[in-house]
Amino acid sequence: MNTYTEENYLKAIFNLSVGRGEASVNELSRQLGIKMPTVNSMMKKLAEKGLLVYESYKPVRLTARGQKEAALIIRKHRLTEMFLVEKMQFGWDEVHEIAEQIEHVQSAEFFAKMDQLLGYPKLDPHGSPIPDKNGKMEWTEYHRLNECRVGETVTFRAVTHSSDEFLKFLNSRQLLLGTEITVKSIEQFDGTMTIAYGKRKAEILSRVACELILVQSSRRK
Amino acid sequence: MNTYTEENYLKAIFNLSVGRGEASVNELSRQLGIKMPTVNSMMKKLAEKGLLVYESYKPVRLTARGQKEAALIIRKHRLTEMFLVEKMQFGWDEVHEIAEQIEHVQSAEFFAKMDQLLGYPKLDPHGSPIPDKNGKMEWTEYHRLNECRVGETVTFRAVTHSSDEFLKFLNSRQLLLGTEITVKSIEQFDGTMTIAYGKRKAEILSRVACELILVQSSRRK
DNA sequence: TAAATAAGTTAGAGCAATCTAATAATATTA
DNA sequence: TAATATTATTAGATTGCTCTAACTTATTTA
Repeated sequence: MNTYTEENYLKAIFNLSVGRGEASVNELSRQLGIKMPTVNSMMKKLAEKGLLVYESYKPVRLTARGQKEAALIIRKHRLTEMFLVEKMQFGWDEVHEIAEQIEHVQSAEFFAKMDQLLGYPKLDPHGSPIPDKNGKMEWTEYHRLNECRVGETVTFRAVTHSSDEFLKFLNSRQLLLGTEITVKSIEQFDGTMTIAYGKRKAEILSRVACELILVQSSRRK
Repeated sequence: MNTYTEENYLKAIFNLSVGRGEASVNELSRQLGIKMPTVNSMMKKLAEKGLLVYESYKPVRLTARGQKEAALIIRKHRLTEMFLVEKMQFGWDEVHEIAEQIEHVQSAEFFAKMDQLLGYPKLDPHGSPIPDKNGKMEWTEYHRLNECRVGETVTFRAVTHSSDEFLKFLNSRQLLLGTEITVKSIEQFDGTMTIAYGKRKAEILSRVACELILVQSSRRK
């Protein structure tokens, strides 16, 4: 079994590796708020345990086993977030911190029960896929709102990073998962977008915000 | 704030102190599965933090502050057990281990929500009182089944220790909280009792089992 | 491409929580 | 009460995770 600390490293590597398959010591250091030398020695330790591949001066990559163990922690995290929102009436902007702690609970039954009570959900409250018991997850390929063209209509499907402030920002604009968004105009200069959705006909979103919003073309189901 | 480890010590001291107000290093050592010298130095540390009173070669006593902090951990433990049984369909014999982990979650909102969803319960699934937000708890004074006389009829209200095996034993005899029990006979020699309840007219319980069962005279509500 | 900057590594130390071995104090029993 | 057993303490070592300071390698920029 891995320690609480090791689990946090695995999770961070997993999250940073999305789409690239690797993560650097520096990124991990910033993500975890832990100094580089500490991260460095932990990388050696995890490599020793066969959870990742480490070579000096190169980014690390999870092994198949590391990948799976990380995914199982993510599974526990996302199931917990879903449970908190669906069964305990928390908002999607309130669940991250709590799930961060509960994800380390060692009890297969506990998470199996959550899964069952939730009806075996495929997505968490932020639209991220929940890995299955084998650590496999189905990735629907969304694109970022900032990549859309003027006139396009898309559906809001997920957020890439679920920081408190960003989610509260979305709440304040009534931008929820499932909302249909039409791109009205794009500022060439800085990428600021004007969008329409629901009753709102001209909301302005910064490029930074648009990059965090994942959408799907509206024709598909 | 206290560490995870410190919380476990506080809880153990609290539990061992019931009815006596103190706990010895030796008892703590056995209860926690930690060697005496380790316990000893932790006692000094907790005394330093003002959570308990420590004098060489004497049992320790929680201070008012230590008392309160311990009670708040117990509160989280018992609320969790109640939640697992009432809202997640676990049996009363399956919840201890899980609660042992969740009790360390740092989130007032999480436990406040549990409390609310449960309707502010006063007792946990084993009949133990749940301390309030100030660490206060109402103790109803029950007595042990082994202290009852022949012919007495009492109501099963709580168990003193909630080990897995004991609870499974009670399940197997359909002895649940709230059951009315009549004492049919007592073996003078070893305290073995013959009792009647529900459809069972002559169940035999060892003295050891009877000592773990807390009951209340049946006239009172 | 040489210099400057950023990223990664090594060495050594500190703290929390644990242990074992040895010693001291208290409690029990003969 | 003296001997024995139990409980408690001290001393010193170990492990996991963290740090700072100093150094090395890689990358970027002038």
